[in-house]
Amino acid sequence: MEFDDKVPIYYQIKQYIYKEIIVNRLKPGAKLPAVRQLAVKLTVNVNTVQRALSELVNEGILKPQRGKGNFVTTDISVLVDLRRRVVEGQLAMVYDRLAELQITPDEMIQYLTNYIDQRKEQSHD
Amino acid sequence: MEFDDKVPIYYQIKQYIYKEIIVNRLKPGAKLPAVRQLAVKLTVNVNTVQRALSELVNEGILKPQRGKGNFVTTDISVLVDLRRRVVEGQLAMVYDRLAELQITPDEMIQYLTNYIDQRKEQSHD
DNA sequence: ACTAGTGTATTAGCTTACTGTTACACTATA
DNA sequence: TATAGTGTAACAGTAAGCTAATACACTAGT
Repeated sequence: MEFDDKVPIYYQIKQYIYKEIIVNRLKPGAKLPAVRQLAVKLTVNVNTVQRALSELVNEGILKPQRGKGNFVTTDISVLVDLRRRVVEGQLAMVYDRLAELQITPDEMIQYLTNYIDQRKEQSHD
Repeated sequence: MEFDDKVPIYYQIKQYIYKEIIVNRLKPGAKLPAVRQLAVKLTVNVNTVQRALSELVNEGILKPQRGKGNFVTTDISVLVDLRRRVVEGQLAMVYDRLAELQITPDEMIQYLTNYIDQRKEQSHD
């Protein structure tokens, strides 16, 4: 996994796990890989993984069991809320940044549509 | 100005100046505030401002003149390119992140449209 | 009981970003 | 020539993130 050195690794790991849960590769109640395994897989230190996980625990997304492992919560409402939170966060970010550039909502839709068309053409190679 | 502590301040200052140029509050050939003034205005150290500016100089966006000040380039093509680069960067970011969440291009447009409608309603208070 | 696998905590570096300070180089103006 | 305003550079100190290593606590299987 590649990290952006402009933002803390533990934070990017957090986002990564968000993603794995949202796309259901980590299902409710599922056991995460051991922290030491994760550290190897992500080529970071155990403490860095631990920091990310502890924040996820505080958010109620992970339920750790001493001696057993970390498990995704089975509280569906928490997970549904997570998805909404993350998606809306992304939308808010573009909206705000493009608005700062004095781009109107209508133009945003237009730009995104065009951009998607470009990507479609590029993938037709 | 408020900074996000997840990303370096000098980097955010860079983005800020990008924005000021793109929305034409800093016009081609215009003189920037003195580094010491900027430092006060942004409540950061002179060196931090300097680091941001030096990168902008390397990108050909600013033209410093010793003893006089920093000036926005008059090379319009550089500025046009800057705008394209920044806008497309934002579009690429949302696209990629939403795609990672297995959201289709059509859904992206739909979501963004809905989000914009929400914002309109909220501003009608 | 023992052992292996797990989460958790602590400590000691290292590096980078930021601050604070001082100094130097150049320009314009009085 | 003196002074104020500018960019630029260098230094020391602080804080945060990351690494490395060790130790402890708990669980499950042998």
